[in-house]
Amino acid sequence: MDCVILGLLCHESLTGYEIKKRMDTALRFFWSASFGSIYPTLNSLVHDSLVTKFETTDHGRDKVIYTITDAGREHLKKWLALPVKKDELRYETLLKLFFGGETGPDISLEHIRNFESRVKAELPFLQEASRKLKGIPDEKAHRYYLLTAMFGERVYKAYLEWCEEAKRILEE
Amino acid sequence: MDCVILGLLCHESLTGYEIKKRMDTALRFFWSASFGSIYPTLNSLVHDSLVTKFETTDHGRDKVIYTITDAGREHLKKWLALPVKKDELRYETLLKLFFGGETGPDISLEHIRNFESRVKAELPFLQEASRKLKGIPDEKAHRYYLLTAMFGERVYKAYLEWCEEAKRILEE
DNA sequence: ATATCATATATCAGCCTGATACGTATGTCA
DNA sequence: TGACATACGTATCAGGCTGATATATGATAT
Repeated sequence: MDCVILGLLCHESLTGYEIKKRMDTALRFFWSASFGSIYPTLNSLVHDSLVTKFETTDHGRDKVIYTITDAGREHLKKWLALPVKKDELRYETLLKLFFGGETGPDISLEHIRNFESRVKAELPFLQEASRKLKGIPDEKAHRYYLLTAMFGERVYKAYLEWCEEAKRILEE
Repeated sequence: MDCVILGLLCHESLTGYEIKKRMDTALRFFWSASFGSIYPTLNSLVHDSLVTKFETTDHGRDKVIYTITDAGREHLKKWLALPVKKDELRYETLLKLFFGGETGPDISLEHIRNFESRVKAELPFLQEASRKLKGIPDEKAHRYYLLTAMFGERVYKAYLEWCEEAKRILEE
């Protein structure tokens, strides 16, 4: 989605590769995108004059740095003010659990334990992000980053509580 | 995804339209699919002999009823035992919030309030589902339905708690 | 009568994912 | 020094899915 890219470029000029990295770190909890959509989107953003490209060489490595334009900032702000179209949770774990009656509790318990492990592995990163952001209370943007980190923290904790309850139920 | 359809057909024979309805009710919290994927998937499942089709007329209306085969049940069971590939949360609300520094707190607060409304509207359905499923404790499959409903309940409650905290932070 | 809604199937442009390909720089182990 | 792995960086593409749209009938309400 082009507005995610504009959002990231609003703060700093980036290469396509760096945009992907931001998504895989700061946004990974609630958004993702592949190179197969990032590069073509960047081209179309350049075509629409919402970003400009600057080809350069850094330590012998060719790269393209993208910078947002005023029109791009305008476009982003309009989109930000628009109501949200879709919030989607798509959990294969829950899908397999829903059909758990076709297998037995053992397989379902294994899915729950795997889910629990993944959540437990992620949670410290969210807590660390919250902790850091609470330390710098004044930079305007940080407050918004904090909100999303707090969301992740709360939700992941709820996941873990559910895991305990679900395991208890399946173990009789 | 073909295994969702097999899972639904495992319990009862259905038309494509009814499959869609199940997804929009029982599964809507954690899974969704469009007609544009359901009908072609059903065709390919028939081609692979995982389901059979039966064309009929009901009250003068033509319809096609799909029934799972033994091979289909086998296929489903294998898939259910496989580890989960992807659990994905994709919340536009969090994305817009993350970039909230570009607008102002008013727009972000509006997104939070809208999110809160949607969650509050959904929660009663999950609670009602939990309540019903807890009442019939013996039918094997219900225990698994209950797990997913409980997940939704817990998560939605965590969402609402976060909404309160987020609003407090943005209102200073 | 007629409008609206639910049932029912189907197609399709356009977008996105996951995989793959290609190439450079840096760090590391032997 | 050479060999290998990892990070950086760009790019393409088959295949799958969404959201929109089209078509048609039965049921219900006004």
